[in-house]
Amino acid sequence: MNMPDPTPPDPAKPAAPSDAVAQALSLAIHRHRIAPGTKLGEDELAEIYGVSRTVIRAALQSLAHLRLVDIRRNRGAFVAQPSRQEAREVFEARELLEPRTARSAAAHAKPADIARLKRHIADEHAALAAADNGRAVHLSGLFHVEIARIAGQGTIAGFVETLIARSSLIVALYWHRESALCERHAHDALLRAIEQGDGPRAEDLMRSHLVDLHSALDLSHRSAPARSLKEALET
Amino acid sequence: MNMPDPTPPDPAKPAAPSDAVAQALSLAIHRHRIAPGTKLGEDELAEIYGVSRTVIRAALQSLAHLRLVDIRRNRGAFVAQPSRQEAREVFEARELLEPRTARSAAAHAKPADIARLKRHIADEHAALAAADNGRAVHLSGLFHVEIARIAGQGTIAGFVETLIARSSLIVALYWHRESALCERHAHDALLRAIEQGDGPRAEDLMRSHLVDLHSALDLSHRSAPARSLKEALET
DNA sequence: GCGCACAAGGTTGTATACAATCCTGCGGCT
DNA sequence: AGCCGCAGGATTGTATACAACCTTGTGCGC
Repeated sequence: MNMPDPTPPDPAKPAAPSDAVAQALSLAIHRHRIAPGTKLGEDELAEIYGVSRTVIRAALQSLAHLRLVDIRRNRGAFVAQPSRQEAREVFEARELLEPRTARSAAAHAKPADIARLKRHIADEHAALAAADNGRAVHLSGLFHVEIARIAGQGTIAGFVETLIARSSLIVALYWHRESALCERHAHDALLRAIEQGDGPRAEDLMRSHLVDLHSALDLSHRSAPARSLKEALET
Repeated sequence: MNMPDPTPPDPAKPAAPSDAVAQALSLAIHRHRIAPGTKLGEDELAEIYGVSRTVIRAALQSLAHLRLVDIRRNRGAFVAQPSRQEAREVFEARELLEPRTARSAAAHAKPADIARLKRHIADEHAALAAADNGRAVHLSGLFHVEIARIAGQGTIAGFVETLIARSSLIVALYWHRESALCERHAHDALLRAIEQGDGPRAEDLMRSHLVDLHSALDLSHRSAPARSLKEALET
């Protein structure tokens, strides 16, 4: 007699349309297909995705909670533009949380987890080779989220997820350095440490990786955002 | 010539109805006026607050993002019932974040902040004296949020806020020990350390305070939830 | 020419109506 | 008796209609 699983698999449950829209928008933002500051009109989105404004509003509210979009009452929703102060805060928070999750991930990682991380890194390399910068940034973020997930701390993983979502915007606004090579080696090294179960090393690598990223941001001037929307979303 | 404040006071801006509803519900949950597991029917709430279901749905979605309520597709919204595993995670996360914020708060606290904290503690004592346990738990949580705010790390403060919201549910479900006196002294001592700008001491006090709280939880059996709703909300 | 008041258009906020799904209770079958 | 299947009612999900607000452009007055 075993207790029933409180959350059974439910494999064939149709996902909510609002979640689908939110994920589509989220992806577009993460891949830098929509610039920070872009207005997300409700009618426009409703037309694009073929659903009613009700669904669009739910999706936008969801993204607003992740701080990916900024909803101003009676004004509309805009892709968020984190300030320099917010950018600092986000990276400080990451530097506080992620080294810990990396250590924990090294302790808990199962072979399947390692395999997934390896696939991620392969995808990253492919995106870099194709010079698809938006996709590379997106995958790089997913790598961090995956590590937090493996750490078995769902709560903290959720926080990391929102931090990385915002990091994507921050990179879009303030990234300066050209080479993303540092990332590549950093992620490789992290994976090795986790694979070997070397927690302290994973923690150190994560910390220095984040410091690298943080220092690669240019907080003195802001790049130009804003462009059309429908164009950015189709295909 | 001074830069305009990016977020001006806006004193006379009418708050969104959905936010008002969300806050009212949040308060009721925090004060343990609605038990975990209670169903929150949309029509019922719409009637109670005199708004349409549209507004209620927005409020519920907002609370769902804070993990205060659990929305199951086509089933409805229920006050969340964190599992023991989630309870552990929440307190582990708090033990990671809050000591840091306490130290930072000690470094940044201004006289006005100290005064606000003192008022909070006075309110707490009053609630305890009136044997209003729900209110005492709520105020105790606000004290922690206030400290995170003072630390000047809005991002982390936001995380702490959600963690404390969930802590309130966890306390409702798993609290065992009778005396809340520990809290009282702990908060007093924390305030003194912050007032004196003694960061390391504030950090230590916060850590041990959280460990105390964590160890006061009973993770072996769950208390009985569920009761009516309208009754719990009126007055 | 510059600035302000006001109207028109457009977008968001809210309410309501309809559709889809789930839960409950009853009836029949094994 | 116990279990399965099936309506009926109720609740949630989605779409649409209306109201409130903001934005923009025009024209008058200074």
